[in-house]
Amino acid sequence: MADAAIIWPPGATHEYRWIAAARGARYATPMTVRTRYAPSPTGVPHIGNIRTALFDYLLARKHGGQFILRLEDTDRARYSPEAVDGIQRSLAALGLEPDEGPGIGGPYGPYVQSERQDLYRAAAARLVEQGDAYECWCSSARLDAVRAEQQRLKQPPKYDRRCRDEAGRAESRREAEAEGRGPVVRFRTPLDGQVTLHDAIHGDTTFDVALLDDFVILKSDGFPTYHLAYMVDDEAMRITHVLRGDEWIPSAPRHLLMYRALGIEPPVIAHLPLILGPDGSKLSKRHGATSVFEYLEQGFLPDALFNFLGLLGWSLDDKTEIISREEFIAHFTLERVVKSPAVFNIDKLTWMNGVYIRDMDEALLCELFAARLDADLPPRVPRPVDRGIVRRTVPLIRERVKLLAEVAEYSDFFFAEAVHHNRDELLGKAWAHRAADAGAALARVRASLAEVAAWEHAPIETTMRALADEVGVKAGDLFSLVRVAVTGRRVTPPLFESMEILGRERCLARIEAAARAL
RNA sequence: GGCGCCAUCGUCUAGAGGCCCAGGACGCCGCCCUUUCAAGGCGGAGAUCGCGGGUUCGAAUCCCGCUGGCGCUACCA
Repeated sequence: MADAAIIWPPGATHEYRWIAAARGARYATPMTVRTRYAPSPTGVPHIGNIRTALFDYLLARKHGGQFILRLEDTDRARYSPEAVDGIQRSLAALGLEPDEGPGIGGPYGPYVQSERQDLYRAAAARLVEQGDAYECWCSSARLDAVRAEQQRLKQPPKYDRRCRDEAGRAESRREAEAEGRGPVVRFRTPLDGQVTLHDAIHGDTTFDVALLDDFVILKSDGFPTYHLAYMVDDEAMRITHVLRGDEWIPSAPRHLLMYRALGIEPPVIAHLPLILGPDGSKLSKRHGATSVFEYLEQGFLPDALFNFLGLLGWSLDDKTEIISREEFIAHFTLERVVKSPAVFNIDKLTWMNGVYIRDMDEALLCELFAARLDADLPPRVPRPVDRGIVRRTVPLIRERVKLLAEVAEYSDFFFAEAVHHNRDELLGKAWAHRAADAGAALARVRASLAEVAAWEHAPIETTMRALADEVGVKAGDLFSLVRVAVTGRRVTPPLFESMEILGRERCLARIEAAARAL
């Protein structure tokens, strides 16, 4: 009898084997781990989704299995073609290359749900035939009314099961056909019993089936809902581990019932902790930047993002923060995924990005900086930006920059012919009340610098220090005056190295211009 | 409202009965280095392990209750 109490799984041995596998324990039957990232192309990929993709990727790589991309485009109303591209580009940007997927191919394609409708219809038909699902002809207007009434009565909103039995369905169908409406297919949820979810991260949770309603598995447009589509595909694609956000836990009991009705052995299921915004609620657009692209544009490095995201809900041990891709793959286990949600801490990401910038291969960093400068420097600067200068300045500014977006402000003066001098900034605190002295000092600096034999930072520094003594000012005060004169800024890379790169001509010209600006 | 998940410094986390009157990291505050800013070094503040009961010689770690936060509650995923 279909509606009798159900204890799932009947004999739990098999699930435990899979959980053991998920936890990295030894298991008797060798199996290939196959994970999938299955976003719906409705918008820009979100940081939380990418973190799920990352864990999917890590788990598959860890076990030498496959990481699959599948597009869940069953919601034709929210479908966005650009989103498809965004999904693939965001994965590529972080180096999470799927082994199978749309545009990649693979033995279990197609990897787009809209191209697999036969499978879902067949599954739905089978369920109807078995008596585990039925056609529902109720209008959405009626459904809304039912829901509204239930809410008014402070009852949990559930489908009232009008079409569950023959009589109601026939009546409902007559109305629908008169209005030219088609049916949906609903799952015939047992009226009571319980199901237990064995979650690789959360452990066991038992749900009361009586609280569930008869949910839709096939929509009136013929497309399946997530509940049907994902498991049909996971089964067909031999997915072994399902990783998804914690927000899916409430629908897990439905899925357990469905697996059973379809005769599918459930995969390992792991619900990942949510990523929260600063206010503690689920991360969303209103928290600001949530797409990987926004972070990339700001100048966060893919490797830093990878590292940071990998540590959102997982840790290697009690002290390791900087972890390479290879180490992540070698050590990742679901067992070490935490249960509690994590606030996305951009300050820490920023710090980490600085670490990656400082540790990066210099030639690579040069290219990054150069590309950034090509994009960010004012149009007056000829393109492509002088690679020779970039190469010489990289060692100076990589120590100072945490975001690629900051590169231009640290190095624009290297590329400009002249710089703008603001009188107050030039004088600063040290010279504020003696502009004339500052002018005189600049003149003497210019004269001395003209005499420096070799235009290198060491002799330049020696000369300037000596001059500070002669003039009777603190070296630091003189340097900061010259710094602003030469660079137009108060905060810059080391002065003498910068001057060396700038060349004598431009330095002298700028010092002269600065003196005039006083 | 119902159901569920979660609960260690502001934040990310370590911790699977004694090694913890709780460790690391970001951030914050000092000091050092120093031509600015960074980086780096050193040090500091910061958690009565949400609260209350148990169990135990002993609990952040086990059990129960409570509270709080969050999530779900669609022909969206």
